[in-house]
Amino acid sequence: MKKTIIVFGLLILALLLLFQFSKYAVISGDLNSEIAIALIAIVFFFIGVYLNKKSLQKKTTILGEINHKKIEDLEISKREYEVLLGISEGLSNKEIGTKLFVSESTIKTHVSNLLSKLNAKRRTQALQIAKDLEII
Amino acid sequence: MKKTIIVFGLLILALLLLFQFSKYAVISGDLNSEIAIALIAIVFFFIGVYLNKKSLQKKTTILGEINHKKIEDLEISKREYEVLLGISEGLSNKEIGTKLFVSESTIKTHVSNLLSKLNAKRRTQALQIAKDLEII
DNA sequence: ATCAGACTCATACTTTAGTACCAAAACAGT
DNA sequence: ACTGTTTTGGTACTAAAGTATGAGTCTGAT
Repeated sequence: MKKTIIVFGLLILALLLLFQFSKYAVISGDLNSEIAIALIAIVFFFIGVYLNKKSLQKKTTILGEINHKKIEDLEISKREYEVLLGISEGLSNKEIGTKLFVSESTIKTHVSNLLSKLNAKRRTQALQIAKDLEII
Repeated sequence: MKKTIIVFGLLILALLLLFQFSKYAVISGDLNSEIAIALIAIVFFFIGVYLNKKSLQKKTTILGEINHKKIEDLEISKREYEVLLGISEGLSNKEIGTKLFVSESTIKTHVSNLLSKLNAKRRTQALQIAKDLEII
C-alpha cells in the first residue's frame, strides 16, 4: 500500500513536470504544440493501459498463477508436487511412476501423503482442492 | 473484424475533431489551453483503459466459457454431463449417485460411457480432456 | 403405435486407488 | 559425524473405479 502511494506520487510529479516542460517548450518555440499534445495523449493512453492492467491483475492472478507459498505451507515436498502434476495430467499411478522413474509403490506412498496433506479423499478431490488453493 | 475497423475509423475521426475543436477553442479564447490539454489527457486515458480491457477480454473468454457445441458433437447426454460435473467436483461415484438421486450402478454406467466418448481411460484423464475441449 | 435413444439398475469381474505399516537409502544442514 | 527429512519401495489389505452384459422404463419423434 505504501508502494502504491509512492508510485502515484511520483507519477503525478512526473506529469506536472511534463505539463510544465511542454508548456515552456511551446512558448519558447522549441516544440510544435500539436506534438506536445500528441505526447501528452500518448502518455495518458499508456497510463490508462497500465492502470487497467494493474486493476485486472488480481483477477487474472486468481485464474492462472501458482501460489508457491501455499505449497510450502502445506508441507508438500517437491516429489509430491510432481506426483500432483501427474495426477492433474490424468495419469495412473503406474504411469506417473514410469514418468518419474520410480515404482508404483512409491507413487502410492506419495499420493497417500498428498491426499492427507490436502485433506482429500480421492485424487479427483485433490485436484479440486489444489485448484482452489491455486497450487496447480 | 469489420466492426473493429468501423469502430477504429469513427474513433480516429472523433479524435481529429476533438483536436481541431480544442485548437480553435484555444485560439478564439473560449477555452483555456490547460483545460484543453486536460480533456485530451482524460480522453486518451479512457481510450487506453478501454482498449486494454478489450484485448484482455478474449483471453478471459477463452479461459472461461463452455463449448456447448462440442458437448453435442461428442454425443454426451445431459445426464452424462451432470456426472462429468460431479467428477470435476471430486466426488465419488456413490456421492454423485446420492446427489442425482440414482444408484451407484447408474453412475458407473454413465462414467463408463463418458470415458469412451471422451477417449479417456480414467476419470482424471476425462477431466483433463474435458478441460482441453472447453466443456467444463 | 412404434422405434431409437436416454436413463435406470443389477450382477459379476478385473483393474486401479488408497491405507497402514515398515524400513532402508539418499541428502541437506548443523 | 549426526540428525531429521525426503525419497524410495515392499507387503497385505480394503475400497473404489471401471468393464461387460443384459434388461426394464421412459420419452420424443416419425
